[in-house]
Amino acid sequence: MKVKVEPPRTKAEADPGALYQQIYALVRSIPRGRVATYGQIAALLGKPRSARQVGYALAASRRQPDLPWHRVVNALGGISRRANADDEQYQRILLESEGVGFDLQERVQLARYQWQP
DNA sequence: TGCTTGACATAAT
DNA sequence: CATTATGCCAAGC
Repeated sequence: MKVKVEPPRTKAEADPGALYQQIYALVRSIPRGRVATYGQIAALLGKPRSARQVGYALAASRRQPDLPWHRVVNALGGISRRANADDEQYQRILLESEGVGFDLQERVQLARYQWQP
């Protein structure tokens, strides 16, 4: 059967090897039940000051099928504000369904769940 | 081409 | 704890 292939929407998606592609590869390697922070992803790519691009990359790439975007949270273990408030709740539900617990301040206990590559 | 806006992080105030 | 400033780099106008 033929799979529908969408044309690239952004330069980054069209350019393999670009920063975004590296981000996607890394995010895909986060195991179930664990989380990583935006800054951590950036740091692992050798760009400790580019955490912003990580978030931007995820927002710009909903067309990456097997991308566990929900396993990426901010430095405090919280879910970052989005345009869509529903997505924030959805992310939390996905994490909880993987066994990731939140504390009373709505934050993931990074000490327990943060991914250690 | 230049300016503004972001799923961020960190330091300073 | 909140507010501000700065670095980062891509997207969109």
